[in-house]
Amino acid sequence: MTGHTPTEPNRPTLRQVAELSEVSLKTASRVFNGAQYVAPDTAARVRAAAEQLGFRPNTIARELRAGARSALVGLIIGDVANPFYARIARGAERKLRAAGLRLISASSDEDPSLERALVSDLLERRVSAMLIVSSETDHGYLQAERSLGTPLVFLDRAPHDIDADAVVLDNRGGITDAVHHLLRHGHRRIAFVGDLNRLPTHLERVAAFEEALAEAGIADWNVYARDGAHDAEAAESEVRALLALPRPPTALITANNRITTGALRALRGRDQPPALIGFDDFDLADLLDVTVIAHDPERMGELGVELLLDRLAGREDPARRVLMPTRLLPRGSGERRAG
Amino acid sequence: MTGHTPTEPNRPTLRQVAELSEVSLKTASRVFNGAQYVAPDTAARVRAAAEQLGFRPNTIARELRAGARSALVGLIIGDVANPFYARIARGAERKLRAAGLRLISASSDEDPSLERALVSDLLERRVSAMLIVSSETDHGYLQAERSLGTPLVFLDRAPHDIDADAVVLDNRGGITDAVHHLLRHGHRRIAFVGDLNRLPTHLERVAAFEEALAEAGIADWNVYARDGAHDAEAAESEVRALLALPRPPTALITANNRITTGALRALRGRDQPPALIGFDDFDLADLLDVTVIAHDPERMGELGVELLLDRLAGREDPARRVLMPTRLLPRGSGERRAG
DNA sequence: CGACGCGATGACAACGCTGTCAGGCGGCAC
DNA sequence: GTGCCGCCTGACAGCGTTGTCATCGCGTCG
Repeated sequence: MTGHTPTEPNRPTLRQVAELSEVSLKTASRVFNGAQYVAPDTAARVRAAAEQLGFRPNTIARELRAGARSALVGLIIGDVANPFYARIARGAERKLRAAGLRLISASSDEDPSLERALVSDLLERRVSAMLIVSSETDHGYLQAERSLGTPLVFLDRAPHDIDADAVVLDNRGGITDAVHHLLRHGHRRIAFVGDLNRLPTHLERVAAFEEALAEAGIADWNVYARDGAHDAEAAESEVRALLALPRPPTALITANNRITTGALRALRGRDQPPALIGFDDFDLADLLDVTVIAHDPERMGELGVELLLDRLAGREDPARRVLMPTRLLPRGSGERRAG
Repeated sequence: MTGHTPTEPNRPTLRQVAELSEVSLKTASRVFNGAQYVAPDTAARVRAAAEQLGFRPNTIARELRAGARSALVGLIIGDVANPFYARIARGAERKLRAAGLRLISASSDEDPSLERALVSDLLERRVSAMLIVSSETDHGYLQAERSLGTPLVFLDRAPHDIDADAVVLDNRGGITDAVHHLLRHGHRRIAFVGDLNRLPTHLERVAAFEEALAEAGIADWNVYARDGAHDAEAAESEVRALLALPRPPTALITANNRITTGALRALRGRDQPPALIGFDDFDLADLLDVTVIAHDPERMGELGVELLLDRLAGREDPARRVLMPTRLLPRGSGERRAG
């Protein structure tokens, strides 16, 4: 259908530039590669021809010729429209550009099979390296790539069944801080509204939640623990359900920015709202007086790139795992005392 | 430095697969292209060899061979971390994937010279098409590309000095609605807090603001018109300054999501806040009762892709300009009456 | 039984570019 | 005059892949 012989005005090649300026292909090539040993007027003639034809060097051909991997680095995230991911991308992009590399990112919708397809696609494009926020639970299928030399860095969620670098948050620390904070304000019935339960971040957060409560002598921690709240809507109804219990929780911990949003909607207009601490800082949290467990997604992207650049530079360490700190930011919602 | 002869375990080529499975290069090639006329057991042998070696087809080589443009489509935005842009990217990505294309986006920081560099880079990578939210005022330099056949679609900001497709918002309509809304609520001293004044969107919005006020008999519209508020911080201090005037405005119109955020911070805690209408809807506007001029950035990305696909399919129309509607969403802040 | 068709395979060139190597030419030293 | 060096240029191959064309063996049909 579209496979016909191209009659469209095709983009000029270096060969055409060479012909027009009456030099060899190689000499024209030299002009665009800052090679020494080209006579000034030859160079000028070539440049003029290039200008006239609208020539642009073909990166595809250059990269193939060089045999090198492309200057592209892949990033797989759940969804660019989620500010958490967008900020990771931002940090990564900035740091990569400084190293002369380019980011190509793709959203997986947290769908493992789509994720795999995206990974394949990027690898076939010969990206120099991959950054990945994975929704997959088993990463064995990537081991082959690692041993073939493609640096692979996991962000936010630790890899499983594979030896690869990772940058992860101090999930335990963050949740433990939040629980202690709430306990100090007199809460005993604390709810946890979690994300998809297959995610390692979720598991870590729940585990820390349980431990911190158990340590405080609260054994039935799971009475108020929920998961599977994938988006704000689900979280909102989950929270409504919690608050409708005969003995509702007096405090909530929400496991990420979308869940926090849902919870805020559920709490809206209530005269005795429970305390609330959300994982992830977000844009207008200050105006809404929302206490959060904050961290720095841009920095996560940057650190991921640093790991990756080390590998590209030939570093052969065993896999490293960078732990990023979280910080409790009290803004009001987390300081409400138990009814 | 890194240019040494690769001693690393190199990724296997199709040739190596062919050798291992004792068939010709071409036959191996056929196996990975779903070609008919390959004996089942030959195909199986080739696949086994590929599996064993960890072979992946090389998209770079394929695209070069095909002579076609790459399956990549470029998108230039100001900043992925801004939800407005991130949502455009999301919409574009989804629509492109459905067409078998891939998005590669880059942030320009609204810097025209960086924008040019990014455009060059993407074109040299032979992207099939470009989507661009441009910070540049003159796009003549892209005319050559257009005539060489690269579809070029401008998003949000109309192109200048070039014949290219565009998807833009009904800026006039949105601002006019907002002004009328405020006038109906009794306001006469209405401020406008604008973006960088070189942006066409800004100019359109200011012009509509002026006209609507003039029509209502308010001639000194520019007493409360400000621009250059590039980020939330600048907007915040701009708004503080406005409110400190002897006869402060009783209503504000803020020109985009970041400016609205800044204004909200400036208004925080005031007992007689001015009315506020913000351009762009944003995530928690409902919880903050912020009246906005809403529109659909995902849709903008999608429409841009539709235009681009039409061009790729050979459509030769003169340039089209798609106008996207805006909608005033009353949530409280825009309904406060004049002091 | 010869001609023919079809399934299956392979040799070769080329996509656009650059690294390698091999000149040619002018000037300078001996 | 001869040799050499330094500047400038070009021929050629090959990066990994696939389209084109050719070939070969086997079954079928008249």
